[in-house]
Amino acid sequence: MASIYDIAERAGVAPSTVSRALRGHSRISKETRARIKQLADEMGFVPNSIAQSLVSQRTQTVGVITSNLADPWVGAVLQGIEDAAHEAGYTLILTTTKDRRFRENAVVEDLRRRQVDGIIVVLVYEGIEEFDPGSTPTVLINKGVRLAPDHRWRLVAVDDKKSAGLAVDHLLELGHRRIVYIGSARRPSSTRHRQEGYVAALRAAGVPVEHDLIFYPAPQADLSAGSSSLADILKSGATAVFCYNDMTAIGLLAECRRRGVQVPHDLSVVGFDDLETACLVTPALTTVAQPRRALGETAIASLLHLIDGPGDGEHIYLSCKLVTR
Amino acid sequence: MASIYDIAERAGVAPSTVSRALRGHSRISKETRARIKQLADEMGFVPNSIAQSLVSQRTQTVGVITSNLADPWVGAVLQGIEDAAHEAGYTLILTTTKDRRFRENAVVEDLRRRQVDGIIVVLVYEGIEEFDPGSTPTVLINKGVRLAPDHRWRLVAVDDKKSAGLAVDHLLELGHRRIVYIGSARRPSSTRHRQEGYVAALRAAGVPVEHDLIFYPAPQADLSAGSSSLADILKSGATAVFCYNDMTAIGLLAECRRRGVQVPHDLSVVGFDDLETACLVTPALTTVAQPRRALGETAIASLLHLIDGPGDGEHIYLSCKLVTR
DNA sequence: CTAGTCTGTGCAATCGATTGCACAGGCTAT
DNA sequence: ATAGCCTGTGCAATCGATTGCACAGACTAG
Repeated sequence: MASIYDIAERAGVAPSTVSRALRGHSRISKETRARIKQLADEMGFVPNSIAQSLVSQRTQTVGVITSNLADPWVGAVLQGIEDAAHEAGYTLILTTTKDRRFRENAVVEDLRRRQVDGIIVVLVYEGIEEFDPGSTPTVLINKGVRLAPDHRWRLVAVDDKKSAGLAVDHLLELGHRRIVYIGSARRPSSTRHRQEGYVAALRAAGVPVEHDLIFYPAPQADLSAGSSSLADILKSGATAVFCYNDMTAIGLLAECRRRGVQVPHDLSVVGFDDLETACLVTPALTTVAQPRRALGETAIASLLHLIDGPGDGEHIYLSCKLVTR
Repeated sequence: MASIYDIAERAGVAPSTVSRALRGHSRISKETRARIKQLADEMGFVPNSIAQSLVSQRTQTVGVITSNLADPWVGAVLQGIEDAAHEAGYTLILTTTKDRRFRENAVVEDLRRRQVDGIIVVLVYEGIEEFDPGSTPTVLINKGVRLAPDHRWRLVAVDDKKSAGLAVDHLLELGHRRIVYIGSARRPSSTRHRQEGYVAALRAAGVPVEHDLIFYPAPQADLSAGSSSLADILKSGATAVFCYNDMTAIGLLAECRRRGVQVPHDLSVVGFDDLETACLVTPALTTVAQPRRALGETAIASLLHLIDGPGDGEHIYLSCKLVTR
C-alpha cells in the first residue's frame, strides 16, 4: 500500500507537498500538482482515512444499532438511512442487539471506541429507557418515546395516534360501528398511542367506545396474537377489526379462512405497517403504510444537525398513509 | 474525551505505562495496574480504536457491499454475517449499490480507504465480472459464479443444481410427469444451474425433457413473470410448475386464483427461497429453503481464513432444504 | 564483592495523514 | 535600493495509541 511518503520520495518532494497537492491546496504550482497526481495514480495510491480521522477528529461514520437485520421493517428504514448517509458523505457502521434488550449499551461502547460521529438506533422492541449513548449525538427511530429531547438526543417516529385514526376513519366510512382494536402487549408505548387514535376517531364520529372491543392477547408472536383473537371477535359481534400491525392482521386473516369467515364480507380487517406481504396475502390487506425510508432519511438529516452543533429541535413525527386494497 | 495521556498525567506515570497497564502487560506491578485501571474508569476512558488501528494495521472491520437492504433475502444473510463477525470480534461497515450495477467498484474504493480487513459482497443481481476488490480479501455470496477462486477471492453460494433437484424430485414423487420450469431472464447464471438440476432430475426419473416446458418470460419483475406465465402453462398441459424463485411462484399463485385454477388440485407449484411470505400466502407455498444465515456465517468464516493468510481453498457450496407445505 | 538477572518504568520512534510556521527567491512599489 | 508581498515548498508538531530498547534499582548466585 502506497502512502504519501512513498509518493514524496519518488517525486523528490516533502510529504506535506504531496498532501497539499492531492487536496488541491492553492499554493502548490500547477506542474508539481500534476506530476504528483499522476504519480499517485500510477502507484495506486489510496488515502488512508484512518490516519485522516486521527488528525481531523472526524470519522465520517454513523453507527447504527438495530435489533435484527432480517426484519423487513428494519431493512427498509436502513435503506433510507444508507441513502441519506451516503448522500452526505457518511458511511455506516452496523451493529445489532440480536433482539436481546439491554445489550444496547454494550454495543454503544464499541461504536464509541470507533469514534463514530453519531448514532442511530432502530429497534422493533420498546423499553430502552436505560440506554445511554454518552456524549455522542444520537437519534432514536420510532421507540422509546418517553425520553425528553435534549441537545444530544432526538427521536424520529411515526405519529401513531394520527395514523391509527386514518385506519379507523376508513372503517367508519365503510359504515362499521362496532370495531375491535387488537393491541400488542409487548409494545406498551406505541400500542397506547394507536389505541388513543382509535378512541379519538370513534369519539369524533360519535360512536361509543366499548372497552370490551379492545383486545390485548397475551404476549406472543404477532401472527398467533391475530389468529387467537378471532373467536372473541366473533363473540363480540364486531364487524371490523383494526390490528396493531400487519402480522397480527395476517394471522387473523389466516384464521378467518380456516373458520370460513369471509373477509371483507363478514369481517373487515385493517393492519398497520404495509409489509411487502400485505399485498400478497388473500385478500390483499388494507393497511397503514409507514414512511419507512423517510424515517431513515429524516433520522440522518436530524443527526447531521446534532453533529454540526448542539441542536434545539424537537422530536419529529412523520405521518403515515392509508393503503386501501 | 480522556486519552491515555490524560490518565498518565493524573497518575504521574508515562503514557506507555498506562497503555501497558490497561492491556495487562506482565511487567507492570499489580499496584500500578490497579491504580491506573481505576483512574481510567473514573475518567470514563474509552480507547480510541482509530489510533490503535493506525499502529496495528488492522481495523477489525469487514466491509459489506449489498444491493439493497430492504431485500428480505439480503437481510437474513446480513444477520448471519453480523452474528459471525461479532462473534469473531469484527464490526461491519455497510454500503449498498442501490441496485445499480457497476457501482461496486466505486463502493469498494471507500472501503479500501477505510482499511477494512476484508470485504463481503451480497448481491441479488448477477453480472459483476468487472468487479475488482484489489488486494483486499473478498468473499462473494451467491453470484458471480464465473470467477475462478484465487488466494484473495472466494465464493460462497447455494448449490443451485442440487437444490433445484430437490424441488423437481418432490413433484415427481407426487406423480407429476409434465413439469414446467419458469426461469429468470435476469439471472443467467443461477437460472442455468437450476435448470440443469431440473433437467437432471427428470432424466434420472426417466421422464423426457420437453423444451417447450422451459419458460423464460421477458425480463420483468418476478411477480409479473409468474402471473404472465399461467396462460402458456395451461396451454402446455403441464400439471406442475417449478419456479425460479418464490416471488415468481407467488405471482403465479395470484393469477391462478384470478383464473379459478385450483392449487394444488389443478396445478402444483413449487418455489425457491423460502421467503417469509411463502408460508403466509394461500395456499402456503412449498419451496426450497436457502440456508440464508448459514451463507452469511460461512462467508465470514471463509473470509477470516483469507485474512489470516492466503488460502488455498475452493469455492463453498451449501445445500438447501425442501420445505413442504 | 561483583557480575548477572529480574522487575518496573520511561524514552522515543512509529503508524499515515494534516497544517501552522518558517524561509527562500522573485516581484512590485516607493 | 530597500521594504514588503507573493509563491512554492519544507520542517516539525499533532492526532492517540503501541512497542523495542534503555536504564535504574533490587535481588540472586557464585
